[in-house]
Amino acid sequence: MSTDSPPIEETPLRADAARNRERILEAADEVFSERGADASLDDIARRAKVGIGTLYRRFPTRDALLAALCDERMFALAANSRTRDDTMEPGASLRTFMVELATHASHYQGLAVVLGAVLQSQTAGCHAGAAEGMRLLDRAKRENAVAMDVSFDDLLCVITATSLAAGQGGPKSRITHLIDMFFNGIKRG
Amino acid sequence: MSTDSPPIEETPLRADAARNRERILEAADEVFSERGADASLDDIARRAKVGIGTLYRRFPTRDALLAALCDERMFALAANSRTRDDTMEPGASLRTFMVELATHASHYQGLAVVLGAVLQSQTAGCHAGAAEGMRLLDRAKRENAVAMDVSFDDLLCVITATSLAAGQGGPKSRITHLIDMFFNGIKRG
DNA sequence: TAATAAGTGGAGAATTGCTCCACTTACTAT
DNA sequence: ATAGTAAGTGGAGCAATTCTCCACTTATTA
Repeated sequence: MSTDSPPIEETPLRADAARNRERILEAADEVFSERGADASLDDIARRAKVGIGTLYRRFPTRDALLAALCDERMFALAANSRTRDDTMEPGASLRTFMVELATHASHYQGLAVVLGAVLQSQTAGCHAGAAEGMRLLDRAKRENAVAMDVSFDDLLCVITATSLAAGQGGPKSRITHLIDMFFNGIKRG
Repeated sequence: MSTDSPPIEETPLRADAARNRERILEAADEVFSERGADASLDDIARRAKVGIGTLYRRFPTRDALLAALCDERMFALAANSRTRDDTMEPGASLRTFMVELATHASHYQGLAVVLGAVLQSQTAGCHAGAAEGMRLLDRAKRENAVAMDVSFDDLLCVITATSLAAGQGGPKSRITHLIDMFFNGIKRG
């Protein structure tokens, strides 16, 4: 719930600080990829050749760092979805979005657990991603493609579960399988 | 996958050791309830008035301690299910079991994340619980109450997500809502 | 009532998170 | 150019935590 303060003003970084910020993000991507989303922040600072204090100054929490890393990708995700949506059934469109988001959320081991927190951080990309998800859900409900009592949180919950399962070593097809089950239900007869 | 070595032989504990084991379990239940499943093990040892070495000797890992705590409850869960199952449709029976398991898994904050690991530990109760779940799923498939391509891991995944969502402060009704969605599917039209 | 196997506790090493502040450096106004 | 200053930096250091190791203690048994 609750996302209506879109653009957060930021005083522009000094040139050296911007450079360091980029270095930290690169190092963080490497280290998180190798060791998972709960890797040591000291490792990241060391690999970026930056003091640990600098890392904390720029990213006060681990979630802030993860959110910054997700930002670009989430932007792309939302953009893809918007173009795709023109030529797709609302249900299928929502389903595709969920698969993509779940795939993203299993990019680092352990990212899924904090996905909710990351999505609520007010970076532009995360904001765009969440907004797009809500838009798709609304449209699907309006056109009677999904049940009315489904909330965005419910979707997020399923996405988290899916990423969690995929992250624990299962094959990639597991993601679509789980999300399909969620769309179609497992009950028969 | 993989559970066919049921009864693990244990050489009986010395009287004082058994007493300490019980003290540790009581303290662990208190501390985990207050501070979540990732609380400090030192705190637990201190509350149990036992050295930290004693705790580690009895429970080599955090998961082992959690598994021991889950043991009794899982036993009860499996027993309840078995008696209930006589008078219930297979689909409804499975659904009820999942709601109960998810409720249990949100008993401590953060327990859900390690539920899979805990269930695979070979304590008698966890073994009984997992076995019962598999039995229910098999029967439901055999009587054509749920789809054939649903695995026990899939159920566990949904249960984990559900507990995760419930544990993060949502109301208890969330559990049944999520599991119902999973049974019925969200697609309409 | 020895003998001994089982059990105990806690010091301490290793790791990590995070803060604080004395120093350094890029920007800008003149 | 350059002086003034706000922004930025790095890493020492404290606190919390996990986990091991082993000299000591105690229940059990023959």
